[in-house]
Amino acid sequence: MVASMIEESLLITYGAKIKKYKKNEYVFKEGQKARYYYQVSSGEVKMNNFLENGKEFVQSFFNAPRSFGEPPLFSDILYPANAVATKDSEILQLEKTTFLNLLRENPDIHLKVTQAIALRLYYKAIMATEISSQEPEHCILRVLDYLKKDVYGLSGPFSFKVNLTRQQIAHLTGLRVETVIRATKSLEKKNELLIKNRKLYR
Amino acid sequence: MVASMIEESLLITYGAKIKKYKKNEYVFKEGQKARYYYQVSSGEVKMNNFLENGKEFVQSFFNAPRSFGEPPLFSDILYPANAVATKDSEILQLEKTTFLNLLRENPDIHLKVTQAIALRLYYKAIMATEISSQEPEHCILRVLDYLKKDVYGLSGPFSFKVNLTRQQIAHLTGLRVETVIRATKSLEKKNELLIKNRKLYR
DNA sequence: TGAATTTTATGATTTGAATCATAAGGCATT
DNA sequence: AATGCCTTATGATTCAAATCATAAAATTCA
Repeated sequence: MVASMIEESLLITYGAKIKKYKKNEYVFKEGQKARYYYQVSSGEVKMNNFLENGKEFVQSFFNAPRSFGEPPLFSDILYPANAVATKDSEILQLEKTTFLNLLRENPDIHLKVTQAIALRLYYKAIMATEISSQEPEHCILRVLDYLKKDVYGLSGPFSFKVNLTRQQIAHLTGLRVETVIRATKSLEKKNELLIKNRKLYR
Repeated sequence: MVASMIEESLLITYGAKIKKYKKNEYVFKEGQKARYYYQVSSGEVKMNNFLENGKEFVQSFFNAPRSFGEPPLFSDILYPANAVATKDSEILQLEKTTFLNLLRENPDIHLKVTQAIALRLYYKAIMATEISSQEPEHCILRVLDYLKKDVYGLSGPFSFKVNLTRQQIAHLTGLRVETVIRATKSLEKKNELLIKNRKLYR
């Protein structure tokens, strides 16, 4: 179910370079022009925004072998968010024009890229609905279910060990930590979540 | 700036049919499997969800010549929202497999489709941030600016006559009508909006 | 190992959008 | 022209999440 992205060897063939990023280092920033196609080789990247009030909103996390930041490569738009390494990471980067050539010359890969973007749009559509719904518990379950099913391909009850802190869930949902803590407890009571020494299972 | 979609003549060549929908008629419903590629020929379609409490959330409006509902054609996912004609409309529909063939045989068009999806993802990312921000005024301005710039390609101040009711804006932002009414008035005072006999200009 | 930071936790208070109530102005339909 | 529906409008009230405060547990890291 994880949209497997472009083979690293193929990217290298086309001249992609592996860049190393330290934890908390920026890959790109909101408002910049897109110059490269990025694909996580190791580590983890998050895309985020900082709101007026200084609060962080996390669009999504990206692990190997997922790509990120493609949309502005296709349209004449600027990055709508920052990309930051959340761990020491290695990221493949390929020049925009070379990337577009790669797609032109490899229709199957183009289709995979489209698939990956389509899946992210699907996720965003769901999250927009949930965030607008003003129902914290439901909203949290949706993020977790999305990760469980669409990202990690799991299905059994409580088979998904959530590797996110309450704070990270808060950033993904636009809620506050305290609200997430209280909501997850309430969800445990309702048997929607399992909490085993502080870790969430869904 | 409006991503021009696939030429109608080409779609017809590939066997697309024009279907007529009455106002308020459903094109597809949440949870269904995707069977067709859809492109508005005339009229207007909206995609929406109904929340637990019966409230409507509108993902987006689609006018000619925009396509909608593609993401589930690429992945093994179900429609995350309903598609409803908001006016009497004519909509081109093309079988999923034929559509995918069309893309394979026409790389330039595949690229255009990818562009259109990428642009929608960009919009969703921005809206998710805004909706999460809990700042109604800012959120409203963002929807309007998106429509003004990215959909209609306008740029002068107050050059965009907003053809949405306060209620429609509410549905797009997840706010309540009363909040939108109060927020737009406040925005007029701050010179961010113009209100000329009840119509909004941005 | 110990210090510093982050995470989880919980209670009290505030706040602002939702909700409720009501009404007038527009618009479409007959 | 009359009817009814939708939109805009505004004030009063409610309510739930944000905020504030505080602290213990866990993790990171020097």
